[in-house]
Amino acid sequence: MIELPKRFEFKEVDDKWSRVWEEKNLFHAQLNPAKPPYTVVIPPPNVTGILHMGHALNNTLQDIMIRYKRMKGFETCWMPGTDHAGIATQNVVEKQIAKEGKKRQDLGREEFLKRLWAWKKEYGDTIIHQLKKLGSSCDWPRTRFTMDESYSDAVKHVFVSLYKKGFIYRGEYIINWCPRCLTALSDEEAEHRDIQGNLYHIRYPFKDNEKEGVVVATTRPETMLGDTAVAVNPDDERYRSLIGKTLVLPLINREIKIIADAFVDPQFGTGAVKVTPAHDPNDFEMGRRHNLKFINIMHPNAVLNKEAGDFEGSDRFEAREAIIESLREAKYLVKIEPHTHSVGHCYRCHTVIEPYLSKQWFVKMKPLAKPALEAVQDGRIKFYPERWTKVYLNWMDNIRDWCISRQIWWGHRIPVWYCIGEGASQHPCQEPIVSESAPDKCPRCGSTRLQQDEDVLDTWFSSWLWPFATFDWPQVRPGVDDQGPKTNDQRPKTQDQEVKGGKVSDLSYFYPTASLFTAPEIIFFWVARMIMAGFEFMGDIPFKDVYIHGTVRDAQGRKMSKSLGNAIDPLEIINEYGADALRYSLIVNSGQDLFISKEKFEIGRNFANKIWNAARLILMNTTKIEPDFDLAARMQSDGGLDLPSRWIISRFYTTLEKVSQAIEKFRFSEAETLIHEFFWGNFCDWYLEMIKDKWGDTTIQNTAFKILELSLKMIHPFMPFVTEEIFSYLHKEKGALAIQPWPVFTKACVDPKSEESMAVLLELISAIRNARTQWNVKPNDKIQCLFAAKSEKSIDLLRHNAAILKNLSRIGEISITTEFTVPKNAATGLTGNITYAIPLGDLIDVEQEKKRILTQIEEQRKAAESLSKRLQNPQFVEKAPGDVVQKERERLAGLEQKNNELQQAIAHLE
RNA sequence: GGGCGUAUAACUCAGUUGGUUAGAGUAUCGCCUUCACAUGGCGGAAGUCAGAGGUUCGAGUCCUCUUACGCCCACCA
Repeated sequence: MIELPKRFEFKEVDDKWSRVWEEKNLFHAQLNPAKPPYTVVIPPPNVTGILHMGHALNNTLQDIMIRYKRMKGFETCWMPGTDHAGIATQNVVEKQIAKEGKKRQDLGREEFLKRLWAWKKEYGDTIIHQLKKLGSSCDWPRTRFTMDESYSDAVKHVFVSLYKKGFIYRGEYIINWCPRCLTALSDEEAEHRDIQGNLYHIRYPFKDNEKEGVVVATTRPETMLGDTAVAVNPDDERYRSLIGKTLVLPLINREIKIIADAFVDPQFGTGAVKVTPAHDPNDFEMGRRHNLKFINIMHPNAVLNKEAGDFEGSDRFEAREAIIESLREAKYLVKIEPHTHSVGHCYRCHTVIEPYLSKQWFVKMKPLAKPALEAVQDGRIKFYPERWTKVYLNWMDNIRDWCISRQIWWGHRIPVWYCIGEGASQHPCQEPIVSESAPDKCPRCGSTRLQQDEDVLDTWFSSWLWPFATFDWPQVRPGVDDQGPKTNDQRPKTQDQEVKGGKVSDLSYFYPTASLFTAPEIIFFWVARMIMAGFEFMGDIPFKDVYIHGTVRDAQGRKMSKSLGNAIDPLEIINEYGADALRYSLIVNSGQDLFISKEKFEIGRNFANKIWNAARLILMNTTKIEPDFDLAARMQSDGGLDLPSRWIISRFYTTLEKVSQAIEKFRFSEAETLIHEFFWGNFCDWYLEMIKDKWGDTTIQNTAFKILELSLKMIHPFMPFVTEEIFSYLHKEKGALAIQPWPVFTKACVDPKSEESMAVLLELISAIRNARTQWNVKPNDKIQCLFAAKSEKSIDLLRHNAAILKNLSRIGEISITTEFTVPKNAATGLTGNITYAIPLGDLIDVEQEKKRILTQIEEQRKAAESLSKRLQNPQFVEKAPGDVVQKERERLAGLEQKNNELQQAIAHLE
C-alpha cells in the first residue's frame, strides 16, 4: 500500500529523471557486437538561439523511436549535436555587436570569431540543456558540433578529395550583393518586397537600318550598358526572322546579336529581352548558354565603372535617370509604363540588392546525384510519408551545381591558398593550392607568400557529412582502419571476431544509420546531400528511412517565428504542463502540419494525470503482489480469470501489437490514439471501475498491477517521465524503466471471444445506465435484456458472467435481474447489438421516449430497406466476396431482430 | 509558371489495399463529487465526407473537372 499525491507533480519528477538518466549514463551506446545497432543522428539544431516548437516535435519523434528500439533490445545510439549555421549565426552576432555600434570589420576577423565562439558556447549549452528537459535520450558523451576539430578535418578532407576528382571548380556566378554593406547576401537574406517601379520600353536599332529595330522592356535601364545580346523566344512568330541579326546598343554603340532562347516569355513586355549577363541571374545563365561576353559595369559600391562610358562615376540610380534622359533625347525611348515587381533588399540596411558577378566555388552535382537517385528509386532508402519520394526525385532530376563558398567569416575556411609571391600573376601560381593543411610554400615557384581564400564554406557543406563525420571519419576510414561499413547482417556478431586493424570501429558498427527525422523544407538542402555524401565517401546509404514531419504553425496557420511573435516556447509549456504533456500533445497532433495553441497541451497534461491516478488507485489497493504472476498461464487455465480480466489482458496485447506496428511504420499519432483508447477508455473507464469492490481478490489485484506495469512500458517512449516515476514505485529493484524490455507480444493472451463478449456486455451496461437516467428505474426493478450473440460460446460466457452486472451497483445503483433471450439460430444473430425491451417503472416522459424509439425504428427500416435491396441485387451476390455477402445477410437479420425488439418496446410503452 | 498537398461535426483531426448505420478529442448542452482522478464520471445533440461528373454490384476512399486554401521551387526582363 503506497500513498501517492492526488496530482502528478511533474516539475520535480521531470527534473529528477533527466538527472538520474544522465548520471547513470543509460543512453550511451557501447560498441556491442552481440546486439544489433540502431542509430539515429539528430538534425543538429542551429546555435542561433534556443529551441522552438519545431525542435520539440522533431526531437520527441526521434526519442519515441529511440526509446522504443532500446526497449526492443537494440544497441541504440542517438547522436546529439549542434550546427554552426554559418550565415544565420553570424547574423545574430552581428546584430548583437551592432547594438554596441560596431560592425564586424571594426572587430577584425579574429576578434569577431571569438565573439561567435562565445555565442556558440552559450547557446550550444542551452540547446543541449533543453533537449534534456524534453526527455531526449541522446548519447550525450558523443555530442558533436559541426566545427569540432575532427569534424573540420572531415570537411577539409572532403573538399580536397572532391577537388582532386575534378568535382569542385571555381567559376563566375551572380550573387546578391549589398552595395552599402559591401557584402554578399544569401537568398534567405534577401528580403523581397513588391515595388512600384516602371517598365521602360527601349528601341535597339538594327545595324543595317537605324530607323527600325527591336523594342525591349526593362525595369533596370541602367544595366543596358552591359548588354551583350537581345533574346527572343525561338517560337515567337514576330521575331523568328530576326534571329541572328545584329543590333546596335544605343549610347554605347556596341554591336549585339539577337539570339533565341526558350527562357523568354513571349507574353511579357515586348517579347524581346535585353541580355545583361553580368548583372542578372537569368541573363547570366543565358550568357553561359550562348557564350556571350560578361561586362561588369559597376564598382562594388554600385557606382558605374569605365565600362559605362559617359556615365562612369555616377551612382546606379542617378545613372538610371540620366540614361532615360539620353535615350529620350535620342528617340530610343518608346514608352514608360508603371510596373509592380519584386525587388530584393538587404535585410540589414534595406538597400536594394544588386546582382553582382563574382568568383565562387562549386560542386558538380550530376555525378554525385546518380547513386543517390537510384537508392531512392529502388527503395534502399524510403521516405515516410511516401509522397515525399516524388518531391525528392523531382529535385534530383533537375539538380544544379552547388555554390559552396560564402563571403562570411563564421564557418569552415576554404582550404585553398593562392600564391601572391613575386610574379604570381604571370606564372601558373595563379592555380589555387588545395590542401588539407596549410602549405609552407608555393609548390610551383617556391614562394612563401601565400594567402588563404577569405571565404568560408556553405553550412550544408559540413552538415552533409553528419551521419559519418560524427563517428570520427576520416580518422577512422572504413576498410582501411577496420573492416569497413557493414550491412546489419554482415556486422560482426561477437566481441572477439578478428577484424583488420584489430577492432571494429564505431563508424563500422553504427553506420549506416537507421532513420532520419526531419522537416520537409530541408529535403534538398540536407537530406539529398547527405545521401550523396554517403555514397561518395562511405560507399553506402547514410540511413534507410527518412521520416518527414509537419511544420508547427500557430492557430491561424502561420509558421511559428520569433519575428511574428506567435511562437510558443516549449520550455514555457514544460513548466506549465510538463514535458510529457508537451510530448504527447505534439505527437497526437502530428499527422500533417500542426496547428498549435496553448490549450492543446491540456490533452497531454490530463492524460499524464490520468495515468498517475490509475497508478495511485492500484498502489493504494494492492497488498499481495506475486512477482511471478503469469498472465499467459492464467489465460490458458480455464476459469482462472473472470471475463473483465480476460478482456483487459486481451485488449492490452491487441493494443500492444498495433502500437508496435504503428511505431515501426512511423505512425506516431496513431500509436498515441491507440494507447489513449486502451488506457483511458478500456482500462480506467471499465476495468478499474468494475473491480473496485473486488480488491480482496488477489488474482484481480495482480492482474490490475500487471496490466499497469505493461502499460507503463508501452507508454514510456511517448511519456517517459510519468511512466518512469510510477515504475519506480512498482519495482524498486528493477532499475530504470527506460532500459526495461518492451513487452513481448503473447498470442496466448489474445482472446477475441472475450473481447467480443465484453463488447456485448459493455453495451448492455450502457443501456442499463441509460435506462436509469431516462426511465427512472428503481432499485429491484426487473429489466429484461434481449440480445443476440454470435456464438453459443460467447453467450455462455455472458451468462456465466452475468453476475458482474449485479456487482455494478455503483454504476447502476440498482439491483438488476438479467434475463437473456437467445435467438434460436445463434449463427444468424447479430453481435454486439443490445436492445433493452421491457423497462419497468415509471417513465419520465412516455411521449418523448416513444418518439425516440419511433425514430430509431424509422432509421432501422431505412437501413434494412437499402440492405435488402443490395442483397436482392444478383450482381452484388455474384461479384462481392463471399464473406461480405455473408456479413450483409447477418446484418439484415440483425436489423430485423432489432426491429422486432423495438416494436415490442413501443408496444410495452402503450 | 513548375511541383506537391489539403478540403470529413462548431473547432482540431483519424478514417491503412473501395465493403456494417463515417469515428475520436476539444467546445457545447443535461445529470453527477465521502468512495484514484472535476486535469474527473455518465449521457445527449451535432456530418449533403467542398461541388459536379465518371468507374463499380457498392465510393469519404479510385479517376476527371470546378472551387477554396496551403506548402516548396523558380521567376517577375
